[in-house]
Amino acid sequence: MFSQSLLEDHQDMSSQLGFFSFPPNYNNVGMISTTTTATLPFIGYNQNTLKTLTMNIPPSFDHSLNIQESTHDPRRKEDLSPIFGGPHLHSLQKSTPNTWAWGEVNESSNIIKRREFDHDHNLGVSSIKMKKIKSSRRKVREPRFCFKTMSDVDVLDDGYKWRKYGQKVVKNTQHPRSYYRCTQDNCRVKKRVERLAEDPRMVITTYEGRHVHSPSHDEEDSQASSQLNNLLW
DNA sequence: CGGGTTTGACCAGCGC
DNA sequence: GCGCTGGTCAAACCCG
Repeated sequence: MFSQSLLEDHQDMSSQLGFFSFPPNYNNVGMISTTTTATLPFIGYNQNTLKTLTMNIPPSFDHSLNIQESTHDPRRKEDLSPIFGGPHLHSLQKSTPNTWAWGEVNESSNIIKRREFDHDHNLGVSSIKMKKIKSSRRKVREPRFCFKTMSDVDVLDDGYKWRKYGQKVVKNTQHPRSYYRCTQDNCRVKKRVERLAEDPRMVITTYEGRHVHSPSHDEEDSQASSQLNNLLW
């Protein structure tokens, strides 16, 4: 679903990024629960590479997922508007009114690369700028996974235990962004939670990093979940 | 008292 | 160089 030029331009990149969306009948709270599991197809950068991301999803989830074309880099602050309020969101919402997500798998943890998307909406990221990766507090950028969920509660139960370490009001938004860290020792996974400015009913959750442990509760599901979560995180 | 949250300060990157 | 911004820190605070 990536544009051909994107694939050709970035054959050398080991990292991968794609969208996968959730059907209209799947909506909301506890999206990543431990009730059952489903496997989400994931389009990789290399044309012949088909990644599989695995998440735990409620039974009501319709597994017939639509892969959406990726057209932006959510890590760029400049792209936030296109993601959350621009024409792409509109198109996504038409087909998937409740939830969408983007995922990333970075198989080379020591290589920090960003990507340039090829599309018609002037949302591309300069490949030169992509090389200007900051090496401030976080030397290695961890894999990220982001999704949007319609929910009244900000923090969805994903089976892990989180400690809030910060909150920030982001520019041009009415709702603060919250920062969480996994409470498990030696686990450096973080997540950000914020509400969509254009639609406060929507919660944007961004996970960063890979858990080095199983979810902290739901023992009966932990065996299956841990195996699957290992694939994702 | 221990663990989690709040919140102002601080820091580094980026754009101008 | 400076100001803006996002991300993080850490002391104070809260709560069971």
